[in-house]
Amino acid sequence: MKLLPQDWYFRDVQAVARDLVGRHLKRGDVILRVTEVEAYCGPSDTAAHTRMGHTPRNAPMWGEGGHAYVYLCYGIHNMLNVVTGRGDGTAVLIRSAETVAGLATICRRRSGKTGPALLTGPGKVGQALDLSTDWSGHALFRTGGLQLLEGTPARRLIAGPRVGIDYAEPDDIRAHLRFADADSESMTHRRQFKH
DNA sequence: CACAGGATCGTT
DNA sequence: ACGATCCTGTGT
Repeated sequence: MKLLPQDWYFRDVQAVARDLVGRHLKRGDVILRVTEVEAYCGPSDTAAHTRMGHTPRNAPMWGEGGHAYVYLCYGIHNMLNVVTGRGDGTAVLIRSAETVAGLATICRRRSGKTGPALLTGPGKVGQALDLSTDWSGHALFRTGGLQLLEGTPARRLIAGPRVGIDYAEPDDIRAHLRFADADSESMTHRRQFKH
């Protein structure tokens, strides 16, 4: 399976977000197919971490596309984002996935859990890939560690509002910047999506 | 240095 | 509905 080249990420965050659904994340024997994502559109997006400008944590979001941005949420969950563009503070959050390979490893990392909700949620994806904030800034377009591969893009997408951003401005809360594979079962808050 | 709050999850 | 769990960003 082919790696996506770095210039694949050098596009508008929303275009990359839509194109990211169906792609594969590979680390060791584990391969996940991305089924749900959210676009965070830079400093003017009051839901984005870059809304406050440059900080040590969000530094990877201000760098070149193709790198991971991993941060700790609620002191527990390691959230994986894919940085897009070329230094414009944009990134795509990986929210849900399907198992392609490495089910036994994933199951072990997820405390023995399995079933349809195995990878529905950004914290679960981070756990399945055994990520920590040490991975923030990692290049996804090179062999080794964590990689983003061509995978099998979605035939149809559905879109809806982003989750867990009540602190943002109303227009940003309402914006349809969450995208999922319409033909997948693996997603969060299914009823908030529209066709 | 202290504080408030968070792009969540699993259980109650 | 709630607690876990800790780092981040802000203010003093």
